[in-house]
Amino acid sequence: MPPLVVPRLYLLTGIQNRYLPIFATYSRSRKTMKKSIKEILAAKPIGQEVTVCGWVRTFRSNQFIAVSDGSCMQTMQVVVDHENTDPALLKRITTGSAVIATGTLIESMGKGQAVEVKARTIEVVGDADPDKYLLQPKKHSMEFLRDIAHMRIRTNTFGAVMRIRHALAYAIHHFFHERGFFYFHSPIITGSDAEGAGEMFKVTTLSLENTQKNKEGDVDFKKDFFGKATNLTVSGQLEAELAALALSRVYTFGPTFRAENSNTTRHLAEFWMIEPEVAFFDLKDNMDLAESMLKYVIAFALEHCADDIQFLKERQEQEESTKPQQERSTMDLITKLHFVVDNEFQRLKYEEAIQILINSTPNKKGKFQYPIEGWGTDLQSEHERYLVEKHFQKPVILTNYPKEIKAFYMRVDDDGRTVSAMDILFPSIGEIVGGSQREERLDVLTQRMEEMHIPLHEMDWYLDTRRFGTCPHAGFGLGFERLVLFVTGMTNIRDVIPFPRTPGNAEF
RNA sequence: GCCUCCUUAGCUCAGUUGGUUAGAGCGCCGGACUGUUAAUCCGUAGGUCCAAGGUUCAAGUCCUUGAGGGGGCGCCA
Repeated sequence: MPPLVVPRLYLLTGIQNRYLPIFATYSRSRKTMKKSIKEILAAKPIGQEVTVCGWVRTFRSNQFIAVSDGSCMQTMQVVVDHENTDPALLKRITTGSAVIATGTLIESMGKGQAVEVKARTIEVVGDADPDKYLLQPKKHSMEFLRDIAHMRIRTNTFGAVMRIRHALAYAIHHFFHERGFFYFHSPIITGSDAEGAGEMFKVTTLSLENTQKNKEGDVDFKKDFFGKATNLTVSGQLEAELAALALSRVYTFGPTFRAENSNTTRHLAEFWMIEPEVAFFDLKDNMDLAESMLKYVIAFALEHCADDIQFLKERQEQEESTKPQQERSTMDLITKLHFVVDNEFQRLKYEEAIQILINSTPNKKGKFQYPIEGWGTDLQSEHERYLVEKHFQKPVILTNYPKEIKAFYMRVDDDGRTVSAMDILFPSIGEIVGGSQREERLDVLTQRMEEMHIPLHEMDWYLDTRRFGTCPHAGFGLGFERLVLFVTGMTNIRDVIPFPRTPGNAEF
């Protein structure tokens, strides 16, 4: 029997039926796990005994404990019989302390919650000295919380952001898996310094104080751990291309490092990037994939993180209520997310964008810091913002940029002036996706590399894809934190990753 | 890297033209109350005014330098 027939046999003979129910049953089994607050609130076993494990948010009236376990936005109210409880124990129930409470789940007599736990036993397993514990049941500034990033995960805002972050990551895997993509693990340490995406972090075990030099006076990387100079990856794209030309549909999702001195609310030195790469895809296929993926994952978050998004919506409204009208968002968070899911992204060529910008009011009135000169100039963020936030008022996909301002691997268009690049621009975030159809023609590619001074000999392995069985293919890079930034409505990228790495900051 | 703003109590912030003993809200601590929802009410404590130097009879306030942080721009995802 030829091996290729075997999978079909599984389907036809019903062998799968012997296995699938086992997996289905096993995957549903939660018997060994303690119930989270989210699970208790979902099941609402009124009258039954439940155990709540979590951390005290507030302790009101010496009687009502708001317990959070991070499983969801809501806290569980645990009611203590303070008249029959040791005062020494009550004293230890402070903001931040860890408690295990067991008692009957009853319908709440108060207004703020549907159910509550009438505590039979309560144990403080971890005290939190109220004099030293920094988180108070009040609003803290984002700047202060950044300084205590190890503690800020316990706040409502960061809890919501982290849960949404998880949901988006899960949705991304789900989206690709459903469409037959394989999660491909590109290396984090790379020996290639020609990836063309900016400054890199060096990886070495050589002594920095006493480095051995070779005859030419350069550092002798032959003595280094890998026997050559190595860096942290700035992109998994080139490796993903190798995989796409074998597995057809792949994506990477991993940490990415840029040693650039970028000080903005949109840049991190360590961030997570998703890079799908697909064989036999052209630019239009690529745009369709990116647009449907963004819509899918945002819709997933809207459905599965409704409470968290609602909380962040209200938080944003409160935050903006002190600002002048002009600086406020035109749409609330939920409306904005629905708007992106429900509307087609505006697709237009670079050339068309330039025409719109040339004729725009701010350009005519000299309001742009960088006036539009004409075809060939790179767009600044003020121009992108104008197109997205003023002119079209929805996400924009810009395509076919002049080849001079884009990377070597992008496919040269038939006119010879532009490349099949695409950037997806979102309101307030700017560029969230950057991608292209790749140059699959060996001669055109090597010529472009020579023009842009890319060392060909170091890229031999990459060029082999074009030497053997080359084919049209395309892909893009999605900045994960920028996506989280958009979906949460946060304003600084440092607040959507647990421990941000930026110039001058690598705490925790 | 460039521009700009900021740094005062545990947190958020006032502090007038340079002028007596630097204030408030929240939190903490003590007390009262006890079906609360960032509980409420009363009271106490809490300060290297970022650091160093300078101007001045006098500096939280003005000047110089440095450190840390926010925002904008560039580079990008």
